[in-house]
Amino acid sequence: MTATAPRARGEYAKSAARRLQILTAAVEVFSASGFHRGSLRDVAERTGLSQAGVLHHFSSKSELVAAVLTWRDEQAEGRFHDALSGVQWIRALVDLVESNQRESPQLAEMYALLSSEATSPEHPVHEYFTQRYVWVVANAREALERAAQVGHLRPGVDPASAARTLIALMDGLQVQWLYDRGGVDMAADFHRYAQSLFTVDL
Amino acid sequence: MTATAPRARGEYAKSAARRLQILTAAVEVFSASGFHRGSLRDVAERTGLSQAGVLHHFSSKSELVAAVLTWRDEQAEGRFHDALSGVQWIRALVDLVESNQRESPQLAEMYALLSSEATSPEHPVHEYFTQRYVWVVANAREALERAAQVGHLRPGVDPASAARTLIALMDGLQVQWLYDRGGVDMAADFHRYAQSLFTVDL
DNA sequence: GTCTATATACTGATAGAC
DNA sequence: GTCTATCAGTATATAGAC
Repeated sequence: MTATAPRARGEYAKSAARRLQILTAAVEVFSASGFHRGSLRDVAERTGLSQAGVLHHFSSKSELVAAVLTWRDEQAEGRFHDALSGVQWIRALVDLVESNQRESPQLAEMYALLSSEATSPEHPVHEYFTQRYVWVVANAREALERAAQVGHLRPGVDPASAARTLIALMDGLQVQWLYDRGGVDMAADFHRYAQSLFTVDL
Repeated sequence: MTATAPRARGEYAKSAARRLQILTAAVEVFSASGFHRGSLRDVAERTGLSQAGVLHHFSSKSELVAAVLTWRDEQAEGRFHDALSGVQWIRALVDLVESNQRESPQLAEMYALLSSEATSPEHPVHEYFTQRYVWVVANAREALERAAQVGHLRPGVDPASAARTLIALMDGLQVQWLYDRGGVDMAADFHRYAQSLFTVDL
């Protein structure tokens, strides 16, 4: 990505388009096989390139998987805003689970696989997931605390514990869904638990 | 394992002891690296054998990982009995989470990693986990239904959904714990959710 | 920007000596 | 029961032609 010399606009666009093709193929590969088992050759074949061709755009496999996750985050961006009330933030989380299941199951699948794989400290995206869990759990806790301040949290609910539980539920339901895509309705179960935390309708 | 000729008792014991050594080493390797990235050479080194030596006792890597899971199940056996009441069954599940975290975190770690890895249908223990989720969710649901029959389930709790949620929580909390072993108390969060399902103390 | 060819490193599994 | 030696397969990454 780090351009070293000026180029015509057309060349950038062409390169960017190719990078998007590779990222799309990488999601397919990593979602099915994870990082270690998913191969660059497999990504290359789906893109219509050679393996060396892929490495022209992403200098290593590790850089590719990191780019995929960053790209995913950019796509999900804008769904959560600081201006939202606590209840609205949790509703946005429920909506995210629903839309993941319906519109981009493959992306969610990749996320589920990589988040377990990357628990190993040597994994190339270990740091990414470490920070991501800190961030998302903290945001969920703050949303629950805001809800508590306006009396919308059910009495006895501990915001910190409920925040960890909400995120854990997202991950755990995803795994069960991967084993039985017909028999598990992630979004419904997640919504049911989230609703149980509040005194108002989500 | 399949003995073809009679042997002295001592030889069996020696072989069985060696197999246990290998299984213990395999848990270490698979818990840290998963199935695909964990290598037989690594297992062999920890056992003090050569890679070929390991394959004398387990004819393939797939057979080894299957044996590890079976071995784990035998260890956990006896914790759940059909005679238990619904509430007692759920309490046994909470106790299992507590003892996993305290006594055998490595075993739990391996389970968490493999259960995600094996969502891929080609994975050698895919069938094992498919059947395991069916079994464990069904048992949890039946326990909740028994509790409902004696009026111990909180009104409005759906046994099927709560059963999926309980098991999902076990898996999801485990992942968060692997990223932050100091900041997450799996057992406490799990207990808190489980307690919220009942009108009596767990 | 993409290719072919290749260097280098591991992998699981087998053959056969001891 | 354990070893050494080896095979065949696959992987990432690089070098250099076009």
